[in-house]
Amino acid sequence: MRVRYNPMAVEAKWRERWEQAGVGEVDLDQAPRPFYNLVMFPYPSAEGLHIGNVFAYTGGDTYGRYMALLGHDVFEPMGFDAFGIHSENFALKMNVHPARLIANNVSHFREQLHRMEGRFAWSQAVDTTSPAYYRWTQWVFLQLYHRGLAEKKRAPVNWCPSCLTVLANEQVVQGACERCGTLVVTRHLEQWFLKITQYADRLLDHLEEMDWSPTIKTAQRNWIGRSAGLELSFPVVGHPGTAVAFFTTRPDTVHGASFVVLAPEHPLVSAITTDGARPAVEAYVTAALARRDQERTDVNRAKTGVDTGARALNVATGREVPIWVADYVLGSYGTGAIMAVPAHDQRDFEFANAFGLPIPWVIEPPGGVPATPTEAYGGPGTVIHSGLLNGLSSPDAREQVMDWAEREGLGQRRVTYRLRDWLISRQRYWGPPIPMVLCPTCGTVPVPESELPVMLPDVENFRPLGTGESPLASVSAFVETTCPQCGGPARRETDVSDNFLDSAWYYLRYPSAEETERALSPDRIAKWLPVNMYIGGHEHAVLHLLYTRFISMALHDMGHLPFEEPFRVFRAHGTMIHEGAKMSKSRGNVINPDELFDRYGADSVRTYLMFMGPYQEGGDFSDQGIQGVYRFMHRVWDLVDEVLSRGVPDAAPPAARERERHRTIAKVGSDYAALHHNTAVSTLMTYANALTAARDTVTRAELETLVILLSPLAPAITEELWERLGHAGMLSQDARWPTVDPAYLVDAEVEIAVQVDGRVRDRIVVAVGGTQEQALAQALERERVQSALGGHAPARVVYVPGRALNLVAARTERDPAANE
RNA sequence: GCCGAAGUGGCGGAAUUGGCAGACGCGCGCGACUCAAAAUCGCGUGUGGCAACACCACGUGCCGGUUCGAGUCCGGCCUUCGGCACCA
Repeated sequence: MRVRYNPMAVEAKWRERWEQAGVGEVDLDQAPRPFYNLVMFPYPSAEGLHIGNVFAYTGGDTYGRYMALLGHDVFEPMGFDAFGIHSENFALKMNVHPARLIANNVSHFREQLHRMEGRFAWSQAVDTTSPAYYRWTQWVFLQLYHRGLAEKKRAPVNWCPSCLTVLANEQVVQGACERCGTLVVTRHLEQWFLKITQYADRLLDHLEEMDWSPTIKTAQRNWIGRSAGLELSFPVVGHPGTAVAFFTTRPDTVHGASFVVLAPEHPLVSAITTDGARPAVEAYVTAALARRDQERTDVNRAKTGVDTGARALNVATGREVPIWVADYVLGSYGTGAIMAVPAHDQRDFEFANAFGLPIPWVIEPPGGVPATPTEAYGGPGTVIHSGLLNGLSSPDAREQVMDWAEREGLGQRRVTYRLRDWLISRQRYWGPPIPMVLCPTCGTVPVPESELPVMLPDVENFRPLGTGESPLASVSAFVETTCPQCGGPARRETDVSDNFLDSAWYYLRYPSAEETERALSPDRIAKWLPVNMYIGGHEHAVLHLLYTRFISMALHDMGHLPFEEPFRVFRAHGTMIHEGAKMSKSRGNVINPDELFDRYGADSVRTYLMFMGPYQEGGDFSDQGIQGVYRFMHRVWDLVDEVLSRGVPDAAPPAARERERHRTIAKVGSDYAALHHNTAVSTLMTYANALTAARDTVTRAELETLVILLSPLAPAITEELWERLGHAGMLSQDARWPTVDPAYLVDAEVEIAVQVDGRVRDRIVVAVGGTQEQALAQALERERVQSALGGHAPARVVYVPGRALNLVAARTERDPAANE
């Protein structure tokens, strides 16, 4: 009796069975072969699971299911990153309390994540907004505080006028708020920072050895922006004891420093400005500080600046040089001052040209100093006009100047970074309150761990105030407290923490999710971490992925973790596009996964998403393309169904087919392991086509191989076919990846190309392991080869076993035969 | 401007260490089934020289090079995407 493939019925049946059997759950304490397979958890939006989420999770899940078939105890947890500005902004827009909104979203997400057949360990799910979770987020903050890695300090910070809160540097993209696109402004506020800069070197150095997608490593290197050089001071003339310190990566050009530039916010500006210059300088500084960062740091803007009238002594040349104020020098980098070397720095060159300042050349480029320079020369060369340094190469001079400066006590070698400390205060409602108390007598006092969590109060008005304070500041029941140290009246910190802090440690919590008395179980940590495979999007290259590494290192240094780097392997998945463009509501090309599940079933959706293109590059979703995969599922079903209807032979397959079976197992396995899911699908299609062509003699071993190999992509249909093939246990629990017999991977004979002068002229079948002579003799018997040779004997023969035989007829200059 | 990734049929994309370019799928064409259509199945499908076969030439962004042989390696460009950017 034939049965038709009904994806809805099959998938509904197995979803239920899997849930009952707890497929996906592992014994976290006993599992003999632990494998932690992690995919970045979602932010549960109101729109529901995005097709991009389905794409990302299917890739990770396919990998996890493959690992499980290999016999690993795969732990694949899932959770919800539900705190943060994004959720809160949406709640404000809908005018619904975020707590209620999020609860709905989370339950919708859970449903969809079940629908997509993820093999998740739901018992360990986390929700960052639950007090049972954020209690420990606060605990993490306190650990950092006790370690001296959390500090409240006054600093110029990025303020988003639309989100009404400060942001971390990482959350400002080209001068605009990452969330809403509004241009940020600089405010001077007292805020909580986490000292990630203390880990800059380690964060950078470890990258070398890490097995991560190269794009992510590069992005992190760029972001950390390490540069090594010299910090040097020039004394200010007429101000004994005062010197301008600056950082330079080109100490070899110090003789060419013909002026000094201070940033407008530099503290020395007003102290050294001469009376005559003061009005102009003050006007300039005021105007510069009022300018938006976005505008001020625009590369294309013409250089502006004012002479302070003061002079500095170039300690290398002994000459006095003018000190200018200009806004192309940033107050936030290095010391906020530079020595300007206009001949060898394009920015200084432009500035010197604009204001008629001298441009002395001290490095001679390989082609000589140009007669009329139109731009600065920043490359290496020979040092000139620099006294004792003359004639040295610029790298040698660089070292000598640094040695000299250190010896003379004029400066020291220094390393600077682009990376800034991580600002985690948010003047918002929807996050974990920062667990600190401000006491008039004791100052800033941490909340004792025993009093955690500091509960986020349920308030009606969660709207941000815009005063620089969180909405919590107006909740007196929350604010008013007693000092944990002296017992006197005190106020709570009212800012909440950045939601990237929530996600900076969630992967540590999963294995210990049920722990109520501590954040982490050391045994579980030791057993499951670091994560074996982590998959996520490129967009988190310098946010989540950098913060996470920092938190992990810090917790390691405090003795909470036995490792520094949390993710052994990280792979970034690509981005899905549709109709040639990124999906967006305004474009109207958004794909709704629920509709696809309803029309084709999750098995086909999963398999198509993986077939669409290379997982790590993404792909273009085609409405027609998915039909092809849907047809493929039907073909697989019909093949098994047809053979079942007349009885499945247990005989061994013929040798040629057995060879193909083993090759398919090997190829699909290596593809899954490398996340090359697209080629795994095409190999499976080829195999299914071959079995269909041989349907009359197809055997049990072949059908079961096809079913198991396909199961990581299409779990339900394969589970059903497995059952129909007579197995009592579930494929996803009991089945094992079939073993490959390497003997089958080599043929006795192989067809190779016969080339004449590099052009394929014929093909011959030769014995594997045969000699060049044998192959040549065979090839020369062929008419086509003879005619291509044009009657000549080959002048040279190149034989690549198993690949090609190339006969060189043409006499080339290098060919000794040509010299006859 | 600097750094990184990538350019292959009408389309998505395959192709160990340099060794038969275009697997697999979509689309398209022809055929079978059908009163007809849809669905399904079979065959064909890089371009040109022919309407077709045989055969030949050309063909992996562009120019040049190395090699018996280059999608793959080297040099110089062009384009697209991503990261960084008055960071001294």
